[in-house]
Amino acid sequence: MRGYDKHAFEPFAVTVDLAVLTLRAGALHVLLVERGQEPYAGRWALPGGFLLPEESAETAARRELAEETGLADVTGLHLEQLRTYSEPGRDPRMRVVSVAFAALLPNPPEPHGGGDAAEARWTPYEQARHLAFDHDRILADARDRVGAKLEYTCLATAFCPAEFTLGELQGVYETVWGTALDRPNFRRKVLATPGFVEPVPGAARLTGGRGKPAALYRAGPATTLHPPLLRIPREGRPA
Amino acid sequence: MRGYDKHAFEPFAVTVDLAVLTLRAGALHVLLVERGQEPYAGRWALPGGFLLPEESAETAARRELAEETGLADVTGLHLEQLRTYSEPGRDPRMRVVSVAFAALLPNPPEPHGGGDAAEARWTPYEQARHLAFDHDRILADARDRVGAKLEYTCLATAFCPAEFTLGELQGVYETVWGTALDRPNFRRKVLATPGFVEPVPGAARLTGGRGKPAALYRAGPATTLHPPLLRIPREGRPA
DNA sequence: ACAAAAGTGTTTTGACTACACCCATGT
DNA sequence: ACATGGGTGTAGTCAAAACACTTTTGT
Repeated sequence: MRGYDKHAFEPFAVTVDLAVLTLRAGALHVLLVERGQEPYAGRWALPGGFLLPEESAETAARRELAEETGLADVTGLHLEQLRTYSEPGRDPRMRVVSVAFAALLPNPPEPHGGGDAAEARWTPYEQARHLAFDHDRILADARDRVGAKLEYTCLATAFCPAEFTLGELQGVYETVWGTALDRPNFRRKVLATPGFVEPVPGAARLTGGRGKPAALYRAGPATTLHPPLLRIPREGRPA
Repeated sequence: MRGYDKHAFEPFAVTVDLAVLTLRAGALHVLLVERGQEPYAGRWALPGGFLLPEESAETAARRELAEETGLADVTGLHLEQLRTYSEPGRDPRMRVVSVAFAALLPNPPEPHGGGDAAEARWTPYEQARHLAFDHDRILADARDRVGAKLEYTCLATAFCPAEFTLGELQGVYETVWGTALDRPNFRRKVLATPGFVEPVPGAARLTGGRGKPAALYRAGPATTLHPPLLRIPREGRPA
């Protein structure tokens, strides 16, 4: 099978799709584009598009994000491969295999449509329904994955700007998980994990709202959390 | 980009590659095939091959496993998508995007070569080096993923036959992690996790070696472990 | 009798929970 | 003054680590 004429088979198209997540006003938002062409013209979809002959899926993902939404050279963009969707029939035109990514972004800039996308917009996660193709499923998988990875990795800092307060970091967990966390315990846990965050030598944040100014932290070199920061075990189902 | 002539671009080939892992004689083994054709003829590689026009990656993975190694209708085969490798140049002939899977198998049957594979063989993990293509990396990624998933999922039972003893289950952890676990604590932990294992009503296994006969258990309905069964945090590095 | 593997019990340690409390700032 | 968010202290609880011990088999 490996020694094989490159045109002997029906060609596959390979695409990337991106579930770009961010936090705005304390709610999880996802970046959607309005499709300008058939199929699904006028419907909302995840940004994405075809791989070019000389690029990897990761490269294509960054390029498509820039083309379709104007988010180029975004600092702090965390890209993570989710999985590949390959079921026949997931695109009505032809056989398309899509490598899906979850992307996390702090401080979301305003996107603008471009390329095939008539428009690009941050949408609250709960309102992102009835997307084109199988993008509802991809988005749900992305959210599950991100929620799970908060437990045992340092991924949460990818939602925060370069310098952040522990309150902001806690807000990431609370927003993504939809649960409240005890502040004293959270800060002890985070500070006790070597390499999770490290204090910024400069001064504390001054204003921004009421209350005592908070100390600023940067993301540390660690990537995994040992021991993990666990959500409350889900009640009522067999684990 | 989406409204697009299917022949406008250089076609991509899409393949699957499988890192099939099992335990034999207390050591982690991986299923390798000897390549019969160029490139890399005579070199060992992970089993895999091209997607057919009407099958998903999961379907193709099972088909290729049967074709190249004779492992068809294997009971208890656990297939799990790892990630997709898409770097240009990873196949010297043409552009190949490969969806990699990790597969776990209990009671490994003897494989036999077939299809493109001159031979198929179980190989100790440590000796599986210098594989064709980027299969060294895929194999390492599979091992990392499986090791990590033992911590917070019930995946370990996928290495065990339908009915197994807690000693065998503990051996899975010890072999994959390369650490010793305390038997009393391990059994308490497993039995305290609802749905991880459930006792088999029948009698205890009689012989098999010296020592007291062990009770038999089946895999339960649970898929995740809350709280997780943690490896000792790696010393000497910042988490 | 002894080795080997299964299974039970117990003490100690340490982490997480759930609070109460103080601090610094804006209005 | 007081509300708001940052930060510290502490007692109770519960799970896991460590290890001693009993049980049941094969040789």
